[in-house]
Amino acid sequence: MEKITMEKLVNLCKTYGFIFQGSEIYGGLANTWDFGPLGSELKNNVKKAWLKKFVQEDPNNVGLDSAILMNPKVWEASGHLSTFSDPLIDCKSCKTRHRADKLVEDSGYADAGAMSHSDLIDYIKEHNIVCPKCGKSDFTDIREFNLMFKTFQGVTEDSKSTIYLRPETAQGIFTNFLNVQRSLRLKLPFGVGQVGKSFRNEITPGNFIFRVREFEQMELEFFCKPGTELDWFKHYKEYCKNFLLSLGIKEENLRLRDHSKEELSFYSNATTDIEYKFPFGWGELWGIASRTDYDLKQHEKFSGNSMSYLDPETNEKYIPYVIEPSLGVERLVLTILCDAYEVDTLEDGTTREVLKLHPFLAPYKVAVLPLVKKLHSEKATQIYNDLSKKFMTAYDESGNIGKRYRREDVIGTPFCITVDDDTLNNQTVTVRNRDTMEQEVVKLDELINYISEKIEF
RNA sequence: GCGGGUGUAGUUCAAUGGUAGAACUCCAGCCUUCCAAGCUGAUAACGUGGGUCCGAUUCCCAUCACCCGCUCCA
Repeated sequence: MEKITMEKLVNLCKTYGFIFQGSEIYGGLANTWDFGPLGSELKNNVKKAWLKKFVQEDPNNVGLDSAILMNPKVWEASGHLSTFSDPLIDCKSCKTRHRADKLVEDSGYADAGAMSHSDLIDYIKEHNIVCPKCGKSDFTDIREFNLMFKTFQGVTEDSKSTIYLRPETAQGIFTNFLNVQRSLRLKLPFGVGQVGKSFRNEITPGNFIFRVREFEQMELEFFCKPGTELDWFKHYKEYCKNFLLSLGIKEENLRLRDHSKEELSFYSNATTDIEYKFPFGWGELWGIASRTDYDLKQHEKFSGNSMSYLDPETNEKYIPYVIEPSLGVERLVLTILCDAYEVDTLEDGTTREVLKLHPFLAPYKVAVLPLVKKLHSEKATQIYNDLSKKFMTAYDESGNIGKRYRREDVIGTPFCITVDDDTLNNQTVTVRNRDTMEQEVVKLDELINYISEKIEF
């Protein structure tokens, strides 16, 4: 077994049609990636798996698909307009970049986040704060770096108003809290999950699809009675981890990291990151945050609409607390690819590259391979036509059978069906298993059931 | 955005101030009855834009992209 490097993975993804660089023929556009035929299948399957576990099978939860463009007041309320931007400052002397609020905080002033830019500058000058790197105090002005993408809504120039591409899907859930609760007649506790695109103008994206500016999130906002939130927090920590394990992610590559008191956001009373050991080091995969009633309270304040819930059992009225497990689709895809990649050394000393993807996630569930093109293609095509009604099915008749097995291994196809003389005479096929490389004879009329069972999740 | 590095077929690498060679992959054909075999053939590249030069893939500049650090986050 051999560990994968990012370089190798990027290469594999390109070669086999998982992920291409965005706008490649024009020299690319930084940190944009296009999902190819196999990558888009994989990505869709990842989303399906999440929706299955977090919406379909979770009796408390329902789904949602809210708009990317929202009333700008949403971002005032959520705090993204003010705090989702970094006041950046450059050291003129050594050309390093710093966050002005961090410099002030590190000097011992507690609440730098609330200071205006001019206050920050004044504070830095008055207290003669120096550059942590070179020790000089010679800074540029603060430049605001808001992580939200701006655009304009409106037909004519003078009617244009600034709007933003959402930097998280969560706010669409919060703003619809009462709509969802009432229309589905939900009682607390309940959760609302959604999968959708978000946009962040990150200062430093990179590491392939680990951090990109356009990405998809799978977020659950779970609403519960104040006082019960830490139990639910614990529940979802376990639930999320088990989800990853059930997708086949190796436990030794996962760790849970609780945020320390200092690290916690001001609105959170508990946050845990599930981290994965990527080829470039441990990185955050899934943030699970207990957000108290901060978000709903903010929307109540800014919209003037009550966000409280009337508990039918106790007749209490309160704003629910929220547990938010938030996961990036691309990150999970990257995790899955890294974790699934293996180079096996076979008995004869040769090697094979194999993506040991969970069958539910694999782009192709099954490949149909006529053993000898001239003899078995016709029958194999029939079988392909039948199977492709049920599953994403591959067909390959070029080269020898061993080569075709290897080609399916490297793209993670869990089952290869070989069509031979026995298929013509006895209505059976040989099913070859990707992971064990073992073969099993299966009757043609049992084939669909056989595969269906094995790819369940 | 800053500092450092890199950019040649799909991939991995060569060579060259006179426009590029290979291996693997892929494709077509032959062969082949279960794990990358063999044979024949075909396609395929100097990131982009300027400059110097008789002539630039090669030298210079810019730009774009990628990689490694700083930083940030789902």
